[in-house]
Amino acid sequence: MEDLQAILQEHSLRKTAFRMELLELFYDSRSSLTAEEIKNKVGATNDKVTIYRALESFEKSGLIHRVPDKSNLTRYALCHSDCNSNEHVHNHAHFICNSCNETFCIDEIAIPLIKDTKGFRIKSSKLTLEGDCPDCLLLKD
Amino acid sequence: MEDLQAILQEHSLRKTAFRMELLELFYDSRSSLTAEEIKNKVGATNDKVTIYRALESFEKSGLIHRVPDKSNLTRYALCHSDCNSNEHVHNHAHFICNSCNETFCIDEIAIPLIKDTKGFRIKSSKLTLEGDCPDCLLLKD
DNA sequence: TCAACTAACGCAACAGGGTTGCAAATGTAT
DNA sequence: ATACATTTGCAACCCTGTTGCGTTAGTTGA
Repeated sequence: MEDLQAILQEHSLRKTAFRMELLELFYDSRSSLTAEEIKNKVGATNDKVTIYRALESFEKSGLIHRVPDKSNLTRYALCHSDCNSNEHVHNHAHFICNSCNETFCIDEIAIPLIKDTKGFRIKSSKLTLEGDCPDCLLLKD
Repeated sequence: MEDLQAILQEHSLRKTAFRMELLELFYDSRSSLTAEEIKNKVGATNDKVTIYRALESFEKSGLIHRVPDKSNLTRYALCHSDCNSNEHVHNHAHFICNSCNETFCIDEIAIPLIKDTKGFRIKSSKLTLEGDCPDCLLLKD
């Protein structure tokens, strides 16, 4: 169990009931969340604007990061590394499941270093994998 | 100069004036195109629905493929490999320029093979690079 | 503990990319 | 030339996400 209050405070965010619940959702989720998934899980008591703005704050403060999504939704997952309001540092791959359409952070897979080529100056790289996630593989048997 | 008519015919697409123009646009473009960019270049004579449907047909027939876009637009580029209506085969990286926001196919960079891990079965991989493209680098000096 | 300040919330209205249904126009095969 | 299938264009719509603004509720400091 995480100390949600302390985490919010460390990131200069106010400890409102909704933001506590939102942060807990992220800690409970093994993959990542979209605004709509959040809206369903918090029980429609909160306006979607509130959700979008909370996600924006969380991202800016280094609590969560954007992950790729199969259908171009904005999708977020917890940051595990030491991200803060100055910079996000992520070097892991993301995995999109073709069955459940969820996106997972794969910390074990580092993004390979790619050298500049043909006049392109590379500043950052993203590696996105697709296939079947463990849970969906089990269901297929 | 490509034989646009022959290409359309090979892919079982009708040789309409608009589709000829659209295909030519792709051959003339060094990067990739969004529906809006296409609409501007064809001179607003064609409805956006026509553009979206043509792009869908082109993609299904293996003429063009989706490439990542900085702001989640749907963006397409020509297929250089032998894609057809059965399958698309792409193994190149994509480069997004942080200045002009265009996306380029980088055929010289192959996507590294990533092994399955932690129960995830990987079927395909995407490698997306960001930075400055050659043209924008020149402008910065 | 209370006042004052500022962040967060909720409503309404809007923006933009993309889609659907349907009738009219245009290619294509015979 | 005819008949059929694909493509086009219009209108209306859907969905994700955003903006403005007045209200509510944490937080800070005396």
